[in-house]
Amino acid sequence: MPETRKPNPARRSERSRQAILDAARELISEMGYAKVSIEAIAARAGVGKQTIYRWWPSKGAVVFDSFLALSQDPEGEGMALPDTGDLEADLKLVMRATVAELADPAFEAPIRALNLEIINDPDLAAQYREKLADPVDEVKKERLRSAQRAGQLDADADLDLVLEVLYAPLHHRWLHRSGPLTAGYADALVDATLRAFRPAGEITPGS
Amino acid sequence: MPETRKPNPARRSERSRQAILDAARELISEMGYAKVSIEAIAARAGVGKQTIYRWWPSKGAVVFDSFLALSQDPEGEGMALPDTGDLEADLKLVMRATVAELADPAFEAPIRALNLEIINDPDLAAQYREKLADPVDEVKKERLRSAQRAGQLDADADLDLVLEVLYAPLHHRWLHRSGPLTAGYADALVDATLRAFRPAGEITPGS
Amino acid sequence: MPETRKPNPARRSERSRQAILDAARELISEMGYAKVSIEAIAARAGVGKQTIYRWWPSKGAVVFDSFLALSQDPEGEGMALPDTGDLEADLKLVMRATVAELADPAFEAPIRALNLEIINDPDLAAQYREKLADPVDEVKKERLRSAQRAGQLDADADLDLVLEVLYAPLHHRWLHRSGPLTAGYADALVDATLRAFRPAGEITPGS
Amino acid sequence: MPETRKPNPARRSERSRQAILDAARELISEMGYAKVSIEAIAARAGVGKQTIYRWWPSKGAVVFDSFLALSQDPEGEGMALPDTGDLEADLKLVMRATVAELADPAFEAPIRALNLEIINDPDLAAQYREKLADPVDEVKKERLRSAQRAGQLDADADLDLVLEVLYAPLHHRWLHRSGPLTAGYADALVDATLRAFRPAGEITPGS
DNA sequence: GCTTAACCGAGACGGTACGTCTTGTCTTTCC
DNA sequence: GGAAAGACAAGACGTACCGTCTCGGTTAAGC
Repeated sequence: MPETRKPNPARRSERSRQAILDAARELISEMGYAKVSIEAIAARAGVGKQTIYRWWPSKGAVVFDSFLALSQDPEGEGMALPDTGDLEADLKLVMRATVAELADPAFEAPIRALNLEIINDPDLAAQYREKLADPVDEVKKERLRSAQRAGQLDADADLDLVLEVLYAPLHHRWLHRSGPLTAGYADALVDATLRAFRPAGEITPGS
Repeated sequence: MPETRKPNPARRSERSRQAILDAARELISEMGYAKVSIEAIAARAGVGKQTIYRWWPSKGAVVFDSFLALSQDPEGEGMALPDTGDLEADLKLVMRATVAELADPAFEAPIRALNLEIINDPDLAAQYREKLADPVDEVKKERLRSAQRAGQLDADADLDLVLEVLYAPLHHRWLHRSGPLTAGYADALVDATLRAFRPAGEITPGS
Repeated sequence: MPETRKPNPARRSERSRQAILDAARELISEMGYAKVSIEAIAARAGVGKQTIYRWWPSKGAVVFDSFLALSQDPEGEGMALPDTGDLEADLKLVMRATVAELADPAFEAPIRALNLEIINDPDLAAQYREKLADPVDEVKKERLRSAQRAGQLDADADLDLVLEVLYAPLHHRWLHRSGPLTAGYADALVDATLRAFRPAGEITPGS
Repeated sequence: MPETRKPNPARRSERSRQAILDAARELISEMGYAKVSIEAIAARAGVGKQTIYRWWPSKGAVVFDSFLALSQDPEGEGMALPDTGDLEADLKLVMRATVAELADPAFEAPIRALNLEIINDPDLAAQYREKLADPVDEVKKERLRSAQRAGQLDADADLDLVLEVLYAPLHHRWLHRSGPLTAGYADALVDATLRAFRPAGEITPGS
């Protein structure tokens, strides 16, 4: 058995781990993902390079973990979408917030970096879905199920598909910079999605 | 004025240009975008590095051009989507073909490489839209306008939005590997899009 | 007083000490002094690195001790040069043996390693003279004193000088690989030395 | 054919070569051979590391070349030992100068460094003999031949052996720090050597 | 016989240097 | 004057060791 020597996680220095993740996040904000080197992360964190190589397989993995750590800083639970009973209003609120977040230049570099990693590395993509995307999607689906029970959404709709129709155009337009991200665009996506997954039997009110 | 010396395009060696673009495409297929270096491209093309630096500002630009060259190999015109009069059937045909293309492992590496470049570099993104995306989208929109005239699509629909709702979910799912790409998925996207942009006044047939 | 904590020699593990010295000797034979690391010695000896650092100040000291241990394996006494009454014959015997030893490739790496250490580190050089060179030289000088009493060597000769004239050329030629080490060469050195330190008043027999 | 790519010597930058050799010499004087790293040499010389690795196989080779360059700075010819007709006086003069040189602490570190390299690396040893030792020895042998013609040295003596008997003890004592290096010691070595290689037939004058 | 200090193996740590690879510039030589 | 060839300064890569520093486990003194 080849069995590459594995480090003993029990001995891992929590102080170093935190310093590395912090340094990674700082450097990405400061100079952009592509220009960040592992050497720079180690230097900024006051850590030997080997300590990074010991615990992470690649720069991407470090960067990914640094995002993960951010998202899980709070207790991680209790997140929920607003549920006023008016699905359209609630979704527009959330989509407009998402649009605003993506338009914030402070988020620009890190989120693009995260997307680059995910596109490149199937392992990180899987981890991303499991640790970040799926939990968030579950919260959104919960709101959609509530809407299904309230008769505001087709009870047979595939909720994964609903979320994709709702979010993918926004994400794609942001990623490719192929159009403006405005509140009106957010609203239009919500409208289109609700038309597509309106409960069966309703009279079409026109687009 | 410092005025960085600019090369005279008239003197450009067509032989070298082709060799470089070919080498770039080959190497990306063989070893993936991230592992391709300008040195390797130059060596494979039998070209001095300076010849690459003289005509392209970055590796991304070379790679991008190598794709551009591919897409424009044919006369570049006359491309048109099928128009049998049945929008749903025509779209499903096209979407199923797109799904099949994305699932082809031979396309995997190069298309991901292209997407990486576009995400990273706003200039390339603009060039991409202008040279590759917009012409293709125009062809698609032409089919949609035909459908609008035939009363199969809401005459007031924003065709850019229609295309996004139709394609972005597919593209996103492929990019993030967040779900299977099947013919059924292609059909579901067409169905959802047609429901969302159905002409006003129609009776909902159910999802 | 800061007083760096000193280890208690009474607690020293004899098993570890032996394993370390053995590992050091083995590794030097296998890969040459320069390529042997303390980590490798520790790993081969099945010992923690700290156990080496606790008892030796440097790699050189370990290596030196490993040689020392070798030379002192026997009871360490009773060594004596042959004394047949014929100084020339006795010296030629010993010198030819020395030549043979130096020509043995198995001795090559370790003895060079030892010389490197001695040249580099005055402390080790002093220890070397005290523990290894001086006792051996004393044995040789005893034979020379016997020759002086027998009138075969100048009674006033500086025996340290005699030994240097006898051995240094051989050692130098080996160290610098500046010439062949043969039995004839050994004889020539003995002849030259005896001519240089022949008792006063003798008739020169020619070289 | 494996054929490791070889750099083209015609393109070699003389400026870089000199800067590297100078930096190497300076650093060895300042911090001792063992503590000098290739990185430090490159940094001091204002040169990329690759430029060193391109032209020298090892640190030892750089250091060796830096000595070589020193010794060949002058026209390299015309060196000759004094020849007053009195061999003993001439040799004592030269040997006392050698003793003084070895005792000079400024020479200590670099010459020890050079010896370490030679002992370790047969290739460098061969180069050392060819480029440095042999030419110097030839000058010395020329003086000895003059003495042979003058009847002050055995005409049949092996001059290589004479030089070894004369110099090796001194070199060995310095290298191993096994005794004081004094003018008296220099004289004693000359005396012993002359006794050993006195022309045949002479009456022994006593030691 | 119980406690306790020290040694032990193991190996993570902050570092330094290694030797290799690539970048983008510069220079030389050929066509 | 464009192009091949490739040396150059710069600096990141991932690896190997350095010498120090915990960790538990295990002896062996000293009570």
